[in-house]
Amino acid sequence: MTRRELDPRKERILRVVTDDYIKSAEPIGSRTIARKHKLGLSPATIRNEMADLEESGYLKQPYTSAGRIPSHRGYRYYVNVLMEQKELTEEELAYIESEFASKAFEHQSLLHQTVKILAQLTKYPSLILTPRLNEIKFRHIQLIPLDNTCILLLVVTDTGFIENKLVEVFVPFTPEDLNRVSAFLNSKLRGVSWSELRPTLTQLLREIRSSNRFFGQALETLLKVLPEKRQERVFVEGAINILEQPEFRQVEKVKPLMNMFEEEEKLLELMSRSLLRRGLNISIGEEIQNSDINDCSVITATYEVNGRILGTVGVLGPTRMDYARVVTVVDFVAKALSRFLSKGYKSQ
Amino acid sequence: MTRRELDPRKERILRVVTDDYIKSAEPIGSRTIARKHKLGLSPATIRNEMADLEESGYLKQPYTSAGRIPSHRGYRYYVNVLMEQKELTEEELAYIESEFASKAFEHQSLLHQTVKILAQLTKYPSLILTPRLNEIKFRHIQLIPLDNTCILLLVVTDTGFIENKLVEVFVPFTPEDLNRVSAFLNSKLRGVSWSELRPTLTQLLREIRSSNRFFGQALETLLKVLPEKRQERVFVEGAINILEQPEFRQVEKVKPLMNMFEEEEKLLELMSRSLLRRGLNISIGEEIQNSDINDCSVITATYEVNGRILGTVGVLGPTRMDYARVVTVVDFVAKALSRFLSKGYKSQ
DNA sequence: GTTAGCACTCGTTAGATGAGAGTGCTAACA
DNA sequence: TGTTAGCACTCTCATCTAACGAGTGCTAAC
Repeated sequence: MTRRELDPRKERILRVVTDDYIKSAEPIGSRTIARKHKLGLSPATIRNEMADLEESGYLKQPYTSAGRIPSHRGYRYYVNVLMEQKELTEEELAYIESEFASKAFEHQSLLHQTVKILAQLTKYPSLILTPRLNEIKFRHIQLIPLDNTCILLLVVTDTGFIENKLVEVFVPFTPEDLNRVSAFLNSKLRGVSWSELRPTLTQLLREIRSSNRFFGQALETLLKVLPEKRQERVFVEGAINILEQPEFRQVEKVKPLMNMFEEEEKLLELMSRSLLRRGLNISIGEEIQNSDINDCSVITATYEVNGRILGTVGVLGPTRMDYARVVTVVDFVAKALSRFLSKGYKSQ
Repeated sequence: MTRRELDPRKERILRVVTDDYIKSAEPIGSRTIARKHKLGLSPATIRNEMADLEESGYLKQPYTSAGRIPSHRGYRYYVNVLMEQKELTEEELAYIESEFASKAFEHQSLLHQTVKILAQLTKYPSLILTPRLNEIKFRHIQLIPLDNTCILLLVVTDTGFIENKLVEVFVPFTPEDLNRVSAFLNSKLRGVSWSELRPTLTQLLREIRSSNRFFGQALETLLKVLPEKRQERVFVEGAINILEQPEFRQVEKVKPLMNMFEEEEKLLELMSRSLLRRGLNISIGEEIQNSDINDCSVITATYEVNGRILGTVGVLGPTRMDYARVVTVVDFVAKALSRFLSKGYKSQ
């Protein structure tokens, strides 16, 4: 959308209507505007301007002779042009920092912590898409003996995520065997991405099977044990926050959202879309392109490690969302997450 | 409560009222009972019996001249004496099995999966208390070098849980150093419980500091890095399911619950109480002893590994809960969780 | 271009009303 | 003595109506 396509007075009125509606969830009329905001205009004048704004699609009326509320187009203009950033308070900054710090030792918990923080600060349902795979590479792999038949398979990715898995084997082995296998796997797999993994392993297996029976068996077990396809996930936190919003007072209105939160497939689709562009992403109303949810907006931001986009995190709320605040929060939290994920991980 | 303190006809009526009310959420009157259930009694007789049941506290009326609903005492009698177990269907059994199996490689995910399954099957909010510490012992500890300054600290507990933590160190080390430290720690810490950990480490440090500077440094780092107190947690899933219940139609009624779900402290208290007794635990209404939630019941069951109670898992719903079904589900799921947690773990 | 005035619209609220479900009580019945 | 029919009474809920008021568009005056 081009910037500044409205004259200053119309902009002022659109801003006032939007700001007020975001606060009160009530349609707002010309009289109220004239009274509350000293624009130096009479209700009648404001009425004329509002009629214009409605005609050009920035405002709408819930019904004849009610006040005006912003249309999706109005919100879009507000977000692109009119909105003023709201700074976070010292306390909020400190809160974010300390909440992150308390989980900083484990990347998976950081992701959970992120949505918790977002839900807490915004009071909207918050979502995070876990790191996608296409780019994730092996950095370290290790087999650790737990007892005679049980081995812990540990994988560290180059983005610092740690995965572990228990493996039961029925071939006798010594710790030294495992170390040799670990070393072997490390030498062969480091830098290989998740999607190349299975092909690489089968290839290796073919080369080696005859020459080294033990390694061959290890590879076979590995192939059996590794999931066909490691799936991205979406974590949701604070879904019930949506009940705080007046537009979801009737339980009926909440159902479609509830259903969506139950279906991870849909959440994946929703969140994946905003992976394409680095940084903030705001989808208003039908821009979400999801027929399940109406009159909602999604604000997300990508998070990254060493400049590589891993996933995306954000909140979902009614179109009458406090954009100014949420944009600030989501942006900051996503950056904080990126920072904590990168911690201790020099570019390799 | 003593068993069978009501005569059979009163029992029959109490059962009918409770069963019907659990299904319909509507107070049920004498005429309806006479019509729907062929007890061979006229409405007037039933009316008399119901008046008796009300007087002795098993039934109550929402208001004069409405039908009757069970009181907490009535529910208690129903649960203790009248209720008939409902078996799970083949599909449900298969569903539980496959959902567990898909996460069986990682204990932490098993816990998450458990609440998901419960929420799915019962349509009530589901909670799980993560394993408590007093009994958890170290089984294996290992330091793994990731790069020059970054070490992965891996801890396996004797109950099969795996914890990992990234540690940054500024003292140069070789992989062999780490192996020696690992071996040393293993020899000293195996079998030590979490609560004895810090004392043990400080003791070791005192003994060793002068004789072996390198181990001393390692111990110091470890002490710095280990959390003061590893906290039990409560995971919640399907909180929004509560909206399906008619008694939570008005959003106002949901608020107290919502607030409770936000405060992990309270959930911990709620869930910890049922750790005391092995197996199923049913708390009805004020038996929950929590002023934040009214007219709710909690059904939990403990889960264990090798006969040791680790935590507890269950659901929270309105007192008008489908006890028969939920009891069966919670019981089965808790046992399934125990089974999967124990898998691959021979008694050591 | 702005403003005051006015008739009109439409959702919300407060009573009023009637139907319906259910009760307790009394008296008759087996 | 336990059971049942009858009946007056109670209380909720859904429906309807009327008054209200916030807000509008339009017209005419400033």
